[in-house]
Amino acid sequence: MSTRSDIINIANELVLSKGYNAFSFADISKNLGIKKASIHYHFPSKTTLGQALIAQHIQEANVLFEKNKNKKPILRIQDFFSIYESRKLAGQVCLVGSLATDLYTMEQVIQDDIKNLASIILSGLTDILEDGKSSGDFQFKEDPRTKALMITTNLLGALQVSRLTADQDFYQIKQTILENITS
Amino acid sequence: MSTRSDIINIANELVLSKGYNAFSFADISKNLGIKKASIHYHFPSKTTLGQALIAQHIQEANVLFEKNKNKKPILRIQDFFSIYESRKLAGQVCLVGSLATDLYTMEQVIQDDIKNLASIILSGLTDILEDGKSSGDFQFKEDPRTKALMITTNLLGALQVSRLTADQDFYQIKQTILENITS
DNA sequence: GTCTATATCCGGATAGAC
DNA sequence: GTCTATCCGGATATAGAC
Repeated sequence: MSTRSDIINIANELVLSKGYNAFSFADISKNLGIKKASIHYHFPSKTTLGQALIAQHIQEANVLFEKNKNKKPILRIQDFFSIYESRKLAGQVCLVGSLATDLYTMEQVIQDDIKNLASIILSGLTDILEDGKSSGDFQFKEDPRTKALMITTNLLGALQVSRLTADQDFYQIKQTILENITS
Repeated sequence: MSTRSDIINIANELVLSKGYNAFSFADISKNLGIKKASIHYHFPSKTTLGQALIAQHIQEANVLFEKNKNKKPILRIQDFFSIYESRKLAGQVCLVGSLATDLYTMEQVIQDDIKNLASIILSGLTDILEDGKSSGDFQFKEDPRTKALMITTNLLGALQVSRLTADQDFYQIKQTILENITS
């Protein structure tokens, strides 16, 4: 689309594959075919690029949670899971996990942004679980926020651990979560 | 004890706090009071230091799983959980999670080592769960390896996510796991 | 075993021409 | 909006004296 969005998309790919501290303006430069200095025209610093990247994830999360508010809880949670599944297919981890391990190496503004993203994801999933429990579509005994914590940490961890054990373990975990709340 | 082990311990602290790519020989130098070049006498490269660090975790994991093989499953799993709890108290994440996000930036030998560590942790926890299920101390319907996957990803994710949401969320997750298998 | 000194490379960032 | 050229700091790593 625009150079600006191209930069964000490449940065996104790199952060989810290799981590925030391992990706450089030179990497983006090679992938995009413009010089390092040109990237600074769009993003004065690595921090501002990182913030734009997180902002895009926040935007996408809000769209995801809003777009099918009236659909059935099972559909909404499958949509949520499909995000993680597409990360797995690309060999990537999720942004929250990637940035959480590097958190204390980043500037405060970016730390705040990533906390904000985590909070949006957690409360969006909490809502889905709450609705599903009320409607009888989901069964679980924990309170919805706690259950949302269990599920997000499972998925986030599954993306990371399955890099080390076996790709199939990711799908095993995803399947087990679903079975546990729908049986 | 020895300079060598001092270096490993400081590196350990730094990797668990800031990540592998964010820590440097200069950081260790400052903390330990010897010059950068002296560190290279003990570890020719960052990779060899990383390998020694992982080897220490493997050693500790083996000790943990061996030392109380004859104790009750509930005690053994509490011992396992206490490792993660001490990480939380120090504001750290677990090594497997920290290195998994950076995995594809590291040399192959180190990737192999970390996979080995993950496998040891997973099978050690699987054994505990298997024994606990047989003895009737634990109740869960998944097969033991799958349950071990669910629990390790919960704990690993809890250390990361609770940096962003609230420290208390870590303990909430830990408690919920325990209640779910012992009720 | 630790030091000083240095090599080499790569990171983010800026100035100014086009 | 992209380029060339350059700066500066920090990274891993090596050589050789003590």
